[in-house]
Amino acid sequence: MPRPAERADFAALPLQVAPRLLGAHLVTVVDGQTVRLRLTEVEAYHGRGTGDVPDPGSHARMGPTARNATMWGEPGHLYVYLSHGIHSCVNVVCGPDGVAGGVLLRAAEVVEGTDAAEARSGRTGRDLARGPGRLGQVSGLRYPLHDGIDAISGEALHGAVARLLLPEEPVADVATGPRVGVAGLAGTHAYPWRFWIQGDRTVSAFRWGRGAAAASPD
DNA sequence: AGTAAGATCCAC
DNA sequence: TGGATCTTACTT
Repeated sequence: MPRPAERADFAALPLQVAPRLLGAHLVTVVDGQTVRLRLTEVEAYHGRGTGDVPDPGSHARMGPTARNATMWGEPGHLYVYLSHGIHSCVNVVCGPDGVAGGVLLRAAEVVEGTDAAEARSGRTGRDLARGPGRLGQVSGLRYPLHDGIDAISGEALHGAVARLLLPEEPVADVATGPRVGVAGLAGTHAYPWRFWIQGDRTVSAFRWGRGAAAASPD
């Protein structure tokens, strides 16, 4: 059974934390509805000055801005951003305070609160949280209301609470590959920063980002 | 001030 | 394959 996550669990850089989030649980309580997600697919994102390699695919690639401020803050908070004007996507902030980093939660299995998840999304089964937009919708977390919510303290933010729990044992069968929908070189095998549980049916479909296929040596 | 592109999803 | 929908960041 998973244990409550501690802030120190996210002090390392995203590339190191990402695979350890597989099999972890994200529990949210929004509008009185509890939904528990078992994470099956994630992606690491760094930022300017983070780690050995720059990350041209990150929202924090150009340094701190109003939008990506949460990514530079204390680890263990959730960076919630608006994708394509429609979808609220959820990241776990990683790395020391003052260093940008996050792990995008791309897919999950709903293990508690299926009724609430179905009511929020109108979908069922493995599709409930298959893809970051769907995962965000089912979690109930929304941009900009819940950006920066602390998943360690469990402190309420605008009526929402979020908590992370980590597995005692890391998931054994982890696959890696290019990140989904990321443009240019950052979306190629030069950045194999997507991690998923091999064979899990809730993992989202892969697609190249703009210009990524052309830039890929494969 | 205008515009292009975006860590997506769904319908055609 | 294109539209929805809107914010951000870069260009006039």
